[in-house]
Amino acid sequence: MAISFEIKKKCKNTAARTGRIDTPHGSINTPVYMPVGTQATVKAMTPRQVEEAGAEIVLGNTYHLYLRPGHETVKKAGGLHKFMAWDKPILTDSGGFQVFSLGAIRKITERGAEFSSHLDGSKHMLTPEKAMSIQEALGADIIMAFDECTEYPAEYEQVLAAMERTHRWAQRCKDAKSRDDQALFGIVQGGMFPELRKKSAKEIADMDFEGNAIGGLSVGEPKDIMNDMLDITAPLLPESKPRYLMGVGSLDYIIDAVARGIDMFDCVLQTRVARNGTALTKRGKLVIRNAKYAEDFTPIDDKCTCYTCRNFTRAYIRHLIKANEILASTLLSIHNVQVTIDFIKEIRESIQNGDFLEYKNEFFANYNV
RNA sequence: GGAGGGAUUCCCGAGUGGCUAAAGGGAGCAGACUGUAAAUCUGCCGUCGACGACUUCGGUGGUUCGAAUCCACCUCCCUCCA
Repeated sequence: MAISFEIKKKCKNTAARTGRIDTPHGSINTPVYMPVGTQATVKAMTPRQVEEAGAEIVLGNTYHLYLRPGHETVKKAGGLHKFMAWDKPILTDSGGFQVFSLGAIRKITERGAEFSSHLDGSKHMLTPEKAMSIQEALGADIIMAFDECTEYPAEYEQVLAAMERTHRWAQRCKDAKSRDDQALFGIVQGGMFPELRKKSAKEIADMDFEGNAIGGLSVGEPKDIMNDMLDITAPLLPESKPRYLMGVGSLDYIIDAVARGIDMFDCVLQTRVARNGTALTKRGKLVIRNAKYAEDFTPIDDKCTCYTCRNFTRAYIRHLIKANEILASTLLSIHNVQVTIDFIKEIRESIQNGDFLEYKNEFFANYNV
């Protein structure tokens, strides 16, 4: 086994739990938020800043790194950790999400997905086997099965077909995997259909991956539906292995999912909205770009201990945004990543202390969507 | 003193008789963003009691059914010649 997962404390009132994942590059405390560094960089942040924000693990992406600079180049560099100067754990996504997000320029067959590169239009075939070999070349601690993420809304037949293909591809990923110092996670699909979600969760669980992910959620469906899907899916995934909700999310989504037994999260929201002038806080979002902050000489959040909040005001950050200065992206990214990590740390502490439910209720009492 | 050219909505800048409240860009304002084709995208951007009305294109007067667009004079700016 490439990783080990230990549950430390379980909530009495919900399915929430705390734990620790040990990987070849160190330990991760769960629940965990993983900043996304698609192209071997968490956009606008240095690895030092990512680390100082409290990140214990970051993501990379198979599709993007395969196209540029090329996984062989990363391998020659000594692997992704060394290449990007991040010696803590890394998880790479398989390219399954690009099957979804690049829907218009890709074609799916049983063999795999054929993409027209978004960079130069050239054609590339990503198969489960290829996704495994790329991820083995990149050398992340946790790698993901190549899945087919379906859009919302979608017809039952279409979701069923994608789900079944995802299961077949999951097995092929397992069969193709050759390195034993990387943990492979399977991915549950099934759209918003309870029966398909159940079926998918059971089948993926039965394949005995080292961890299990739930994909295909937070793709535009109402939050209630997503939570319903989690209620159905999470309990069917083995308790003894990490559960990873892919692509989520905002603070309110995270805490709801933790209550349903999710241990791992990743999301681009933090760094993306940062680059678009928005700060996340435990009380809701602040569009620092807005005129009302022009002469607001207070920190984004006076309780936040991040580098940005310790040193800069809303007015200054707004000025940087308006002046199109790159530091705006950096300062807001630092804050958004840390606020999410600090939040999830508080969640861990509340679970540990046995008052998670109270913490959750208090959070929602103060949170403005 | 003479000869040309020009003044357009916050800025730059199209527009030379009706399809023009006036292209486009910038600035400004707001919204979106959830396994990153994103430092992106979308909307608003003369005024108002606003699916309609009213006032605008240096100023004044005129031609015309109708003018930012044509004419006269005036004001200011630029270039060239003395």
